[in-house]
Amino acid sequence: MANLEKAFEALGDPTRLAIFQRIATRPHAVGEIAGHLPVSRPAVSQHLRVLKEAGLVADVKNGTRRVYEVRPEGIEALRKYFDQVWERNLKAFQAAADKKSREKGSSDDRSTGSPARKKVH
Amino acid sequence: MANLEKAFEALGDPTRLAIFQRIATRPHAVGEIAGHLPVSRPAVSQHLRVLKEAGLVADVKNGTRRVYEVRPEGIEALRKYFDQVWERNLKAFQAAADKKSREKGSSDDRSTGSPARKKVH
DNA sequence: TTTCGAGGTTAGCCATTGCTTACGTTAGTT
DNA sequence: AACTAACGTAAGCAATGGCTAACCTCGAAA
Repeated sequence: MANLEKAFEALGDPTRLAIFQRIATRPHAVGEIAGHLPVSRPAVSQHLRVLKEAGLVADVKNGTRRVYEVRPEGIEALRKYFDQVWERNLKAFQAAADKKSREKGSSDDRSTGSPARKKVH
Repeated sequence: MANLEKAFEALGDPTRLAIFQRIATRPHAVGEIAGHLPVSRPAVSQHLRVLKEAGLVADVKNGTRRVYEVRPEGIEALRKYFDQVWERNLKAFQAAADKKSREKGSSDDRSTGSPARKKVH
């Protein structure tokens, strides 16, 4: 889960997201990526390091070149996460569709210490 | 797709991700969220604005309070995206499993203008 | 109507971070 | 061995961005 945070931080930068998108279509070498972006090659290198440390990509040496490809495990983690969120909120919507009948205030955890809410009754 | 970028930028900040995670479990008011985080309430407000503009959450007014909840459409977009990436790379792996037989160099688009790669032959 | 609670907004500060330039490294090529 | 292509790394800089403090708005209670 701590890895999820790093994954989002990695994809949070527009340039890094663009790099990831490109790699997601097919494996790429560093120079190829830099050639299609308005930043220098070292910049791409640094971005790739972040993506790698987040577990989203992996590199394979091929001669003097380094080919980067997506790491399936990283994608799986994100996929599963949004599946969870989706399903959890799907239930919430079904439950909300059932409402109308009961309007019990439900335990309301408040941190500001304000007085208990009176029911609208 | 331009919205995807904003979504990732939104979830890229650790505090904002924490806020989103909390809302993802159940709808929350602003004060509740701030009470569980080491940041001030205005900070939470600003984060919520970003999440809202990214289409990830929506707010519902309830008296003087504002309850934030997840926006299904935003989740769906992210879910679909990773499904695509996953499936595309799944095929790539199956294709890689088939390899071994043919090792034609495949057209290699290079940007650095280096001489054409000689096949290892 | 006055008071209070909950939340959004702004200005400004400071830490983060993305980018470039320069350098070091490795592996092919001649 | 010398040369070169392809990367990674470090330092330094400028801009982005997150946080707080102070202020303003709105709705509900007294």
